[in-house]
Amino acid sequence: MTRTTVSRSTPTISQVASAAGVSRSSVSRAFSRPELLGKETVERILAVARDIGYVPNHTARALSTGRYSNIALVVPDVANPFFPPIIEGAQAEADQSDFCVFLGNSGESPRHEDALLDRFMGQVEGVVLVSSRLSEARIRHHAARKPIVLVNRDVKGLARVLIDSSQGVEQAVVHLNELGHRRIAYVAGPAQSWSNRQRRATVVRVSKRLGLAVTVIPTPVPSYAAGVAAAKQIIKSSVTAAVAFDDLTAQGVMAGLAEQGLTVPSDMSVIGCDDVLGASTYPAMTSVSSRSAEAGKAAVSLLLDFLSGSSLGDARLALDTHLVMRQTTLAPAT
Amino acid sequence: MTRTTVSRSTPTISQVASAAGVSRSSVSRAFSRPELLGKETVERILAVARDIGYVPNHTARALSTGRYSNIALVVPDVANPFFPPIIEGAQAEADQSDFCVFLGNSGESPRHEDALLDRFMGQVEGVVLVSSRLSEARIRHHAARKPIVLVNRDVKGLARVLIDSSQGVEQAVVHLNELGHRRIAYVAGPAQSWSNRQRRATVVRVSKRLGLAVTVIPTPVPSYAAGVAAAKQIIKSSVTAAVAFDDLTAQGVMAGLAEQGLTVPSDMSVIGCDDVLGASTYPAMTSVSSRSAEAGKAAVSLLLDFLSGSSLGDARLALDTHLVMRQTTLAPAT
DNA sequence: GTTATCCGTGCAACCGGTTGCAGATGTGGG
DNA sequence: CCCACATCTGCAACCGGTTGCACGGATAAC
Repeated sequence: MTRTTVSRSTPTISQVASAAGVSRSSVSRAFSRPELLGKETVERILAVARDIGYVPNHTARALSTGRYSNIALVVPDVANPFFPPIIEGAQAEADQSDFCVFLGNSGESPRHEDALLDRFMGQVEGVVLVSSRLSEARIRHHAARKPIVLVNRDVKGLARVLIDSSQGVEQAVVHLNELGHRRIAYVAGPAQSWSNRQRRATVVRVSKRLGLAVTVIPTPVPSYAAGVAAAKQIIKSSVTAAVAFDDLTAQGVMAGLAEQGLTVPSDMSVIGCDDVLGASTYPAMTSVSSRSAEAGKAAVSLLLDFLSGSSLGDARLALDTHLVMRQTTLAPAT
Repeated sequence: MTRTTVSRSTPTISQVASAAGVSRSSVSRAFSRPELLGKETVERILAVARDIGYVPNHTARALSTGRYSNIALVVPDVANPFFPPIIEGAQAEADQSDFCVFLGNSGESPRHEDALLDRFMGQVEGVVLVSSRLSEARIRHHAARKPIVLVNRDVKGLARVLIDSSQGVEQAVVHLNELGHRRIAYVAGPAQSWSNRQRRATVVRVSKRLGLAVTVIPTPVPSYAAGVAAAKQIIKSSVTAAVAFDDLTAQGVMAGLAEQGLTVPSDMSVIGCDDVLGASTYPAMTSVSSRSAEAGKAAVSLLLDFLSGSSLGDARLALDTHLVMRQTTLAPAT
């Protein structure tokens, strides 16, 4: 078990103590509560520590204080472009407070999500659960052990930040109406998804208000392929515009339409949601922006606030959205 | 500082011990080395533990053993679609060994990358550095404290896994040649990037061998916008096909060409690299697949092997790539 | 000059596990 | 029947910090 040591011996607090001629407590205080020590004592200790190359052992500190300075962030699928911005936002906020973040990738599996949480629980102060696939009961179970903030999941009594697409989707429908569209389609996402229910309801509600006819096209799971398949039904339903559950589906719709000889936006307008592909496609897609990075940031901020004792822990933060107009919408032909 | 406690008292090993009528050591062994204990003793302890809801404290264990079962994974930018697959692969491999992974997002900043590493070092057994923006000296500095595996960075003496695009890019050029293209362009990436140098060299080398004329179009930073800008030069250089440094740039090129009234693939063939957008665009893009997930997986695997004492730690693993043909290439018009 | 107060530091217990060593018990061989 | 040996379990020290408490000296108040 030699493990090819490189010189991997970290100096401990005791070594600093004896080198500086003080007790271990003083060294500890020099780092964590210097105001309790004499000014020059602190300086001397710090100097010695620097010489030796001492750096406080995070783990030991965590063990005795219970302050881990770690949080866990669990997402269903890192590779789904919806999540990276959330991760990025969360990271940035954690960095501000010198917190480290564990990332968990549940692979859309509740069982795996559970396992990850169990593994993390022992070394974090709190958890951010993004689009959790867990049952409400399991979420509550975990929330009983550590502070949890939910993103895109609405469980009463728990802290949560929700991306509220209703405004953005409303703008989308209004936009289509103003362009002159009278019959539109909504290409739905997963039936049990909170976001999907909200988006669908908004499309229907606003359309009704404006007197537009709406066709809902169901989709088992949101994906490029689902979008391609949906395109045929879109054509059949003789609408002139479509709003899709997410950008990936929208992109699939565009491909499917093209296969049938229709081009976007001249023959059909298409609007996506989440704005994750946005500027990286051609034609650049009009989409409802989700501000996901802010959601991640807000979630961590909420968690950290709670840990430092301020907030109450059952906050419900709704982030608004808006339509980003690009090049996939146009007035209907004729 | 009441912190609204929820009942957040984790049972300790001592509680299990007294509840089961054994010593703390036995409880410890029941979990970590059950073969040292009598069969029914283990069962009894485990049963009691389950009742009480005991779960070994990760941190305490790490402190006394030095085995943290944590690794750090640092990437330049989570939101860049090239990285999530790597993260995913790394995660999956770590999961297999019950390792937790800290994720660090350096934001392309070497200073930040340094800071993250310092913060992680105290609680991980090793580090995977993806496309590190650090100087070689800094990397070596960190490598002296903990085992490090590099991804997409070639530093002698350190373990590294490299995505070797030469084969895939060669296939791309050969493919274009077979379609009948005689003049092609390479839209370059960052000059200092190892990947870019390799890709560019391959395009030039293979073109020369096949007798194709090659125009290299420089780009400050790879992005959609850079691709759009490059499109004009592509047209000016009267080539019939272009290979781009990455998919994002390729997508920009396609948009730029469209702005000028050219459509892909009938007027111009375009090939991307990394295959991150691949199937989610229209037309579906022909691209050189990077197998990034495997790179992440391999890096963690290498690290874990090293930690368990087997490998030597200066491995150099090159992952090959291949062309994925989709719909953005065609024989040149006339 | 004596006593109350404050400041700076050290002692020792503690966080929750792990592990080398030794003692207790039981089994088989001579 | 006794001894050697294997098996199971407990004792106590240790991992590297933190922190309540007490103590000694200096300063201020009287």
